[in-house]
Order: sequence, then structure tokens, then C-alpha cells
Amino acid sequence: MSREKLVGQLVDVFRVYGYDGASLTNIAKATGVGKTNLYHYFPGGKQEMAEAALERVDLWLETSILANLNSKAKPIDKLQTMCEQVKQFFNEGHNSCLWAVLALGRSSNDLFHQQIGRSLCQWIEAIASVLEEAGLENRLAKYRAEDAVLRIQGALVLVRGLDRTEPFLRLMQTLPLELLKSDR
Amino acid sequence: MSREKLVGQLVDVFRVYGYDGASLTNIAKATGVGKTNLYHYFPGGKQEMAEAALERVDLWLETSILANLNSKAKPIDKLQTMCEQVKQFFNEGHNSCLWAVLALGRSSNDLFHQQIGRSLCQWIEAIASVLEEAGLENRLAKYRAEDAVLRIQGALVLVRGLDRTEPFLRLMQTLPLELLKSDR
DNA sequence: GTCTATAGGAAGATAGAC
DNA sequence: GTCTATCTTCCTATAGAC
Repeated sequence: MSREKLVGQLVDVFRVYGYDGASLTNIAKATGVGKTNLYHYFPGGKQEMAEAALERVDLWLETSILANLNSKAKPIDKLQTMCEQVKQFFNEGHNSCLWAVLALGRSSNDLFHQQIGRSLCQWIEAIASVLEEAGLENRLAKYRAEDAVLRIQGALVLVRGLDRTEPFLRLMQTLPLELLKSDR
Repeated sequence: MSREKLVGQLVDVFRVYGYDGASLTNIAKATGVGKTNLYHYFPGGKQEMAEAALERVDLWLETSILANLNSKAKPIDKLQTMCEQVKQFFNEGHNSCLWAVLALGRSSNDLFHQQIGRSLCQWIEAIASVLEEAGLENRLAKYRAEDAVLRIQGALVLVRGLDRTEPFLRLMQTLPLELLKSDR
């Protein structure tokens, strides 16, 4: 079992059970790595496992989202590619977002909150840049970018609450054009 | 300590710590009711406490949100009142949503999911009715109503992630007019 | 209704053999 | 690297005195 693959499974465990709900027994069962042997890979215990999972999501953000948004493609194409990537990453809406799970989970853990805040900011700013590039005014671009990330998060919550993936799938369909609308 | 007041505090504890994160020790400390004495009020233990908290949120939905949306006031006024109530209930964005916390918390607990799904549906349908009443086409009204609840949930997630309440407050400002826009 | 005492188990984590 | 055994702490829950 490579650490690479292990961390990928940690992301899945934590976003299903949450930080407090994910026991070492759960993690061991889900990964196939013995409970005590997990400490060989993550001497810092459960907290280090969650941090590794967060880093993995950050890696996804950089390679699959930010790199695309900062590329030289046309704005509408970049936004559509983003939605495709998001749809895939969240498994058509069946997966929840690790950021949301950890951010809502508990108020105590400030370590997670800082990293999550940075990641969300990076995403919002990258979208805002694309919208400015498409001709939107600075302030409006910032608001709409924030609204885009906000709606993705909201869709993933609603999907879990309603047990229907349609809201998420519809958002991924309509978001690119809606972000670029000239009026509002 | 009346059960009324107790349940109100339970809502706060669960939406801060989540279901798994809220230990009986936590709850006892937050409410001032002895850990073992909690079983006097809730013989079903922690699960019954969470159910009581959910029921309390449902009561809020019915009295503060649905009653208003189903009233005879003008659509724009009803939507503005809704946003005022939401802003107040979530303490200007500082409180998170119990539905989101429990829905994201764990996949196992189907008891919560059913009730949360029903509540979200009721809310969405009530908004959709108001939008139809304002002249929007049936399908569009449904989509926008879903989008409204989705964005409220997303805003509460984003606020926790970014540690800034602005996204939530801005949404509460702009939502009523945006929902009624004739074009899009 | 509120307390002390305590059961019984699961939690996260460590030691050390192989 | 993976295991068994074990530690300590915390968990939910119950019994029963006052």
C-alpha cells in the first residue's frame, strides 16, 4: 500500500464520516491498513491523516482547477472545464466536500480552518480573474466568483439533504454562462 | 431548567460540534444540566436530543418562515421578511445550519436525513409558490427557489471556511430582488 | 429532578516482537 | 511494514440514593 493511494482513501473516509465520526477503526477498515500500522505512515495520528487529506484536495485544486483557470484558453471554455472537473471530483454530486465537512465539523480546530480559508480564497480569486478577463468590472467579478464557489458548496449540501443530485448537476450545467452574463 | 430552553441550547451545541463531536460532557457543560440528568429529559439519549433539536428547527421553519411565505403580503415583502428572519436565526452568519451539519456529518443516520429532506422541500416549495404568485413560470420558479435555499446553505459554509460573514450578509441583501428578476 | 458511582465499551495512541 | 498486546482516556448509558 503506497502512501499516495492511502491518502486518497483518507479523503474519502473523512468526507463521508467527518473528522469526529471517522474513527481509526473506520479508517483501518476502509483502507485495509491495520489500525496500529497507520501510525507508521502518519506518526501524528488522526490529525496528521486529516491534514494529509486536506493537502491532497489542495493538490487537486492546483492541478485540476487553478492551472486551467490561469491558462490561456477562452474564459467560457475555462469555466466549462472547471465545472467538468468539479463534477468529476465530486462524483456527479455523490461525494461531499472535505472543506465543508471539516469547516462545519467543529469550531475548535483552527489548523484546518486556516488551510481551508486559503484554498477557498485561491479558488475565488482565480475565477474572479477569469471574469475580469472576460470584461466584467472588478467588483462584480469578485462578487460573482464568490457566489460561484458558494453555490457549489450549497449544492453539495442540498444534495446530501434532499438525496437528489439534480441541483448539483444543473448548477454545473448553467454556471459558466450565468457567470459571464453582462447584465444582472 | 425547562425542556423548552434546554432544547434551544441543544440546537446550538449540535450545530457547533456536529453530532459525533457533541459529547454528553459537552452538552452537560453547555446546558448546565448534569450529564446523567440529561437522561431524565431525553430517555433515548443523544439521538433523542438531536431529534429534539431538529424538531425545534422545524418549528422555527414553520412559524418564522413558512407562515410568512404563505401569508397574503406582497411577494417582495415576503421574501425580504424571509431574509430578515434567516439573518436573525443564523446570528448574522455566525451560526451554522443544523441541517447542513447533520446532513454532512455521517451517511449512516437515515433518521435525520428523512426529516431534513422534508424540511428543505417544504422551504423550497414555499418560495416557489411566492415566485409563481409574482408571475414567474412554474419551472423557473422551482429552479430559483431551489437555488435560493442552496445559496443560503452555501453561504453558511463559505462563512465558516473564510471566517468572514460578508458573503452571507450580502446574499441576504440581494436575494429578494434577484429572485424576482424577470429575465436571467 | 439532581446527584454519585459505576458499568461496559470504544476512542486515540504506544511498545515491542517479528 | 505489519502484527499482538496493552495503556489511558473518554464515551454513552444505567442504577440507585436523596
